[in-house]
Amino acid sequence: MTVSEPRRLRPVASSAPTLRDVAELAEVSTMTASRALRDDRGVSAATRDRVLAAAARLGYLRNEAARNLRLGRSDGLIGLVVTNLANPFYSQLALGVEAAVAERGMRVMLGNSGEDPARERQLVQDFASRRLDGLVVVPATHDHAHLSPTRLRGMPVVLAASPPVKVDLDAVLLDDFAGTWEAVRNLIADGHRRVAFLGLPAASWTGSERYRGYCAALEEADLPIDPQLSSHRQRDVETARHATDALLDLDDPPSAIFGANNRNTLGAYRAIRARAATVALAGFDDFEFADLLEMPLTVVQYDPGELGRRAAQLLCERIVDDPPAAPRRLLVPTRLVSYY
Amino acid sequence: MTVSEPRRLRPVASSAPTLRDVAELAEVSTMTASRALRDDRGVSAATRDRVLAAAARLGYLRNEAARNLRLGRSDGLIGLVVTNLANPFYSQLALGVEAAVAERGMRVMLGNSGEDPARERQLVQDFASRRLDGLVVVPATHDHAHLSPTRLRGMPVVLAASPPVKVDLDAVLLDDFAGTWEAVRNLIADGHRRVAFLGLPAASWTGSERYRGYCAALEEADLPIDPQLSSHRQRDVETARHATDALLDLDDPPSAIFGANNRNTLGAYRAIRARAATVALAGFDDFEFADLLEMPLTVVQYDPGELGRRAAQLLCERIVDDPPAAPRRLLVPTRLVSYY
DNA sequence: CTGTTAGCGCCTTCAG
DNA sequence: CTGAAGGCGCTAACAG
Repeated sequence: MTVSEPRRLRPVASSAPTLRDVAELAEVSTMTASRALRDDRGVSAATRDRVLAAAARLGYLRNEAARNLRLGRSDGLIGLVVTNLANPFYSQLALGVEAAVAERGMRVMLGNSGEDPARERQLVQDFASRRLDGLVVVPATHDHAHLSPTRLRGMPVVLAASPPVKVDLDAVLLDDFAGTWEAVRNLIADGHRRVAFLGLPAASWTGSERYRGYCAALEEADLPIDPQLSSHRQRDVETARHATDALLDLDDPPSAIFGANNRNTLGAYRAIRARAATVALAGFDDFEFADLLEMPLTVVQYDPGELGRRAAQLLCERIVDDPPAAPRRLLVPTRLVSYY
Repeated sequence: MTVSEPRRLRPVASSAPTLRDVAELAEVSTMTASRALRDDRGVSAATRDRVLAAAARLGYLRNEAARNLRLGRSDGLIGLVVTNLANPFYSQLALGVEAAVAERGMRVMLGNSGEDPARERQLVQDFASRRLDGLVVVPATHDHAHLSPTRLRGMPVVLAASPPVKVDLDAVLLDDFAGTWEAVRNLIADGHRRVAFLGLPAASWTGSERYRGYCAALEEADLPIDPQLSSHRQRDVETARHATDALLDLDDPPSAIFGANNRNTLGAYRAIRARAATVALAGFDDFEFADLLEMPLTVVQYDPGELGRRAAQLLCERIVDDPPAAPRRLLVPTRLVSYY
């Protein structure tokens, strides 16, 4: 036997198979292979099947970097920047975004700013560098200059959970005002004349809107807004508890308390339980196991995922409908739920 | 005045400025501009400053697609596939991954499989197409064939919260066995002779490991494993409550109950509270406001973020140290915490 | 229905 | 220290 003549072969593909490898195996041009793999029209069924079979045999995976470079865009990838993924509010929001864009065959790249403005800018810039199709951002601060479309090669941006400041952007917000208004109104309807408010820092949109809702409900009922009954400095459950103790120690204590978020509500609950006071309690934010508390509680409930879905929806409209209308603002509704 | 001769200009850059625009403005070659922007050595300080200034003035953003195509990799982007981001366990895990890779200047692309195997495969393939540097996957099923490195052009994969099946992959797992063992042992040390177990489907790794821990603790104390005291069919709080009722209705009821997850523990809590039974309660999974319950509770606590951080760490080692050692398996420890 | 040509923007290689 | 060529893998635009 003679040694068989070693045929001339391209060096063993040490790296991934390319479109060209697929085309060679299917005995067509790269163009035809490309069309077949994209399911573009104008390829005969027989040819297409040959290409698909070749691709499958080689385990071909399209190189998205090359594709994106050629197309000049990322083709279906959007970015999401949240402040704190460990907070269920934001993780559910993220899931809402994910679900909404997945329905359209798109994907999400996630960034967590940790409420650090510098990190947020870095993430946004990175996303812009990657030529993503758009961004949903939960901003960490009131400074939104870096989110202006002009700074981002026209990449559309939608804000979530916070309204735009000095820049024209779509935004999806929770209806903090109406939710609080409704809940406080409800307490007043139950006969309460002195309703206390455990609030959030007024500098935050959420904080000021919820306080505004509280004030509106009081004004509507011609009740005075007693500064002694509002407190805005609580940072956690424990400080909220202390604030509640102070309220209950007043000469003319409140007969009802509204907590502007679940930390405040829970702090109030503990103070009330500890002294077995008879005070009605309501608050913004539902929480798991709220029905386990040993006293009636009314909460302002909402779906954080809805914020994400709506934001994604607005963004997708901007991405396809070009050029789009003026900045829009969507309010996600809340509803009152009572646990006994 | 004569009409000034229109100089020949490149058409107005309707799209984003490129490296070439920066180079022209800085009056250097694209190569020098590239080096300066990458902070590569071999560029004089003066030249570099000129390039940086030009880039800043143009609002230049590097095109990562072009860069990635040239480099043949994504340069610092990893993928994360989780089953359900709405579950705090996975969102905290995701945050751990994010934090760990962010420390190394890397980024995460997130996918949510919704426990759908088809969607998981799709996500993994998409990530492979994008030439990500690696993947952390929380698998939705026991079928891990599509995660094999050979299927993924050698892209490294690390599993989280579930061990690999028929494929060699690194994995980071919670120490379900030891956590349960310790907790049940603790109940036995308190004098309990009949300890019930509200379990999970035995087909899941977590379910079987926790049950194994329960059995080990009983065996160690020479206590019999009474099948009447184990139940594995609870799907939610309500069914766990029914299962507990059944346990408490036995002729020889348990004096202590261990819930294999917080749904089971909570269902048991409700049943016990409802009939004011005197039964000790312990369970796997901490939960927020666990201290609000009106009876003593001991929980097996752990940090889901640690799973993510460790997984990211293993992955990063695989990405840089090439070729790496054999598959590794890491156990994340748990600790016992009592609430009174 | 299929193929050829050209180039997206960047960086590696090799010369000055 | 700086620059000139060339090509990564893909697809739009134009033939045939």
